Amino acid sequence: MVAGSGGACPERCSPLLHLLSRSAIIVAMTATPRQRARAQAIEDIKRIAREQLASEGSAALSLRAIARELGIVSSAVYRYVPSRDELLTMLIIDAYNSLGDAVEAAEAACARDDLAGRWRAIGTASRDWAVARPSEYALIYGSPVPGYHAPVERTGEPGTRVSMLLMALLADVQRGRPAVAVAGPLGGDFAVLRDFLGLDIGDDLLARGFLAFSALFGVISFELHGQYVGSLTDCRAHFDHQLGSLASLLGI
Amino acid sequence: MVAGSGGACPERCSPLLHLLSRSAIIVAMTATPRQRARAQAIEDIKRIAREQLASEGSAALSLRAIARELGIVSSAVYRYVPSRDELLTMLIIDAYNSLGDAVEAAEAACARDDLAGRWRAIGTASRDWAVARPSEYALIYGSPVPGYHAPVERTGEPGTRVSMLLMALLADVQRGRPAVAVAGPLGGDFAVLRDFLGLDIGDDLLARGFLAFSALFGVISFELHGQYVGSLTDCRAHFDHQLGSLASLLGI
DNA sequence: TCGTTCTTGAGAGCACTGCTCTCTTGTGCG
DNA sequence: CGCACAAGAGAGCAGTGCTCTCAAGAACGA
Repeated sequence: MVAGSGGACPERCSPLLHLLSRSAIIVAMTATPRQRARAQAIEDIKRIAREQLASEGSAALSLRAIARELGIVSSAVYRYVPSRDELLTMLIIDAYNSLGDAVEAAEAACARDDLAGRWRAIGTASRDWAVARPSEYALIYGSPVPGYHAPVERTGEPGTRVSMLLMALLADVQRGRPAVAVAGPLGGDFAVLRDFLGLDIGDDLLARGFLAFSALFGVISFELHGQYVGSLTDCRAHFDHQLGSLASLLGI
Repeated sequence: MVAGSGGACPERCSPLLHLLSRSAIIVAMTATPRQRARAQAIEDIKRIAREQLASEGSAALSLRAIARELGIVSSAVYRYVPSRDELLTMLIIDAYNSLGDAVEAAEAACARDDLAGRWRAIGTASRDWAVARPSEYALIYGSPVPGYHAPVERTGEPGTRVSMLLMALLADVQRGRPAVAVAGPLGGDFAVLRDFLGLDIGDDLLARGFLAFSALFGVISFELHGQYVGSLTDCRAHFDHQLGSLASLLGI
C-alpha cells in the first residue's frame, strides 16, 4: 500500500494466480508435485488470511502475521502473493464465488415454478452465508477497504452471480404478464440492460427487482453492522418478514 | 491499533474531548485563549483527517501524515487526539451529526401534513449528503474500519437522528388508521420499541418503516460502492423512482 | 509585576507494517 | 544424474502507531 502496490510481480506469481482457488481440485489432480505444493501454499495463506480477517478485521490483515503463523519468514510469502492488496482482491473474488455457490445451490433446489420459494431461497441463503462469514461479507458488501474497491474487471463476473439469479427469476415472474414501462432516463438504462441480458423483464418489474435486491442486502448489512442493535432482538424473524414484504413488492 | 489503543489518555486529553466539535462555537466565545487554541487545533486535525479520508480512504488515515500537514512532529498530535481509533470515532460522531443536521433541516422545511414530501426530503437529503461526502458515508454506513465499530454508547444518540425523524413521520402516517399487528417475536420487539419511543405506530407500519429505512441506505450504499456500475447511468433518477416505490410501501 | 504551573512541541525510540533485494539451499524436472 | 529453478532466509528501507523524556513558553494567581 506504500509504493508500487499495483505491480505485476514479474516471474514470481503467475497472472492466473487468482484463478487457482476455483481450479484447486484440478491442479491437485493433474499438476506436478511442485504445482500442487504451490497451490496448497496459496490456499494456506488465504485460509490464515480469512482467519485473521474474522478475528481482527480487514484493516489488521498482515502478511507478516500470516508468515509467522506459517512458520515462515515474511519475504517468503511474496513468492505466492504479489502484495497485500492483491491478497485482498483474491479473498474478495473467493468470497463472491463462495456466496454465489451457496445461493445458486439453494435456488437450484427449488421447483422452477415456485417463484416465491426461489425468492426466499435466494434471500435466505444470502443472509445465512453473510451471518456465517461476516468478515467476508464486509469485504464485498462493506466499504472499499484500501481506498478503492477491487478492480472491476476481475471481481465483476463473480460479483454478479446473485443478481443474475434474481434476473432469471424476474424473467419468470414477468412471463405472461403485461410489461409496464417507465419513462425518463431510468427507462433508457433498463432498455440497454434488457438487451444485454436477453431477458424480457419490463421496466416496472426491473425497477422493483433493483429495489428488492438493494433492500435485501441493505437489511443484511444493517443487521451485521449492528444498526438494529437496541431495537430488534430476533433478526432472523425480522429478515423473514421483510423477505415476504419484498416478495409482495415483486408480485409473487 | 497495536497496543493499548483503548486507553484513557491520562491528563492529556479531556474525556469530554469528543463533544468539542458540537460545542466548538461556545468554546470559541467563552473559553480562555488556551482553550480556544486547543479547540482550533482539534478542528484542524479533524479537517485534515477528513481530507485524507476523502483522498486515500480510511485505511490510509495516518496521524503522522496529519502531523506533517500541520508542520508538527507526530507526537504533538497526541496532545489533542488520544489515538488513531479515537480520532476515527470522533469523525464518525461528527459524520452522524452532519448527516443528522442536513436531514433534519430538509425535513423541517416541509409542511407537517405533507407526509410524502417529508419522506422524500428525508431520503433525498440523505442521498445528497452521502454523494457529497462518500468517504464519511462509508465511515458510518460501511463496514467497521478497525475491526470493531465505534463504541455504541457514544455513537448511539447521533446515529439515530435520521431514524428518529422517520419514526415521527410513521407516527403521523399511522394517525387515523387502524393498527395492524404482527405475530411472533417481531411483534414483541415492536411492542418494546413502541413503548420506548412513546409513539403509536402499529406493527405492520413499523415493519414497513424498517424495510424502507434499510432499503433507503441499501440503495445509497450500492450506488456509492459501485454496485450499479454497468447497469445504471442515472443513479439520481433511479433513487427518485425507488423513493416513490418506498413511499407506496409506507402507504403515503 | 513576578513566579509558578501547566500546556505544548521536539526528539528519540520501540515495535510493528509492506515490500525489495541478495544469497543459499534443496527439490523436482529433463 | 546433473542442473535449473523454486523456495526460503535474512538484511534492509521507508513507513506506521504510540510512549517517553525534556525544554520552552504562555497563561494564571498572588
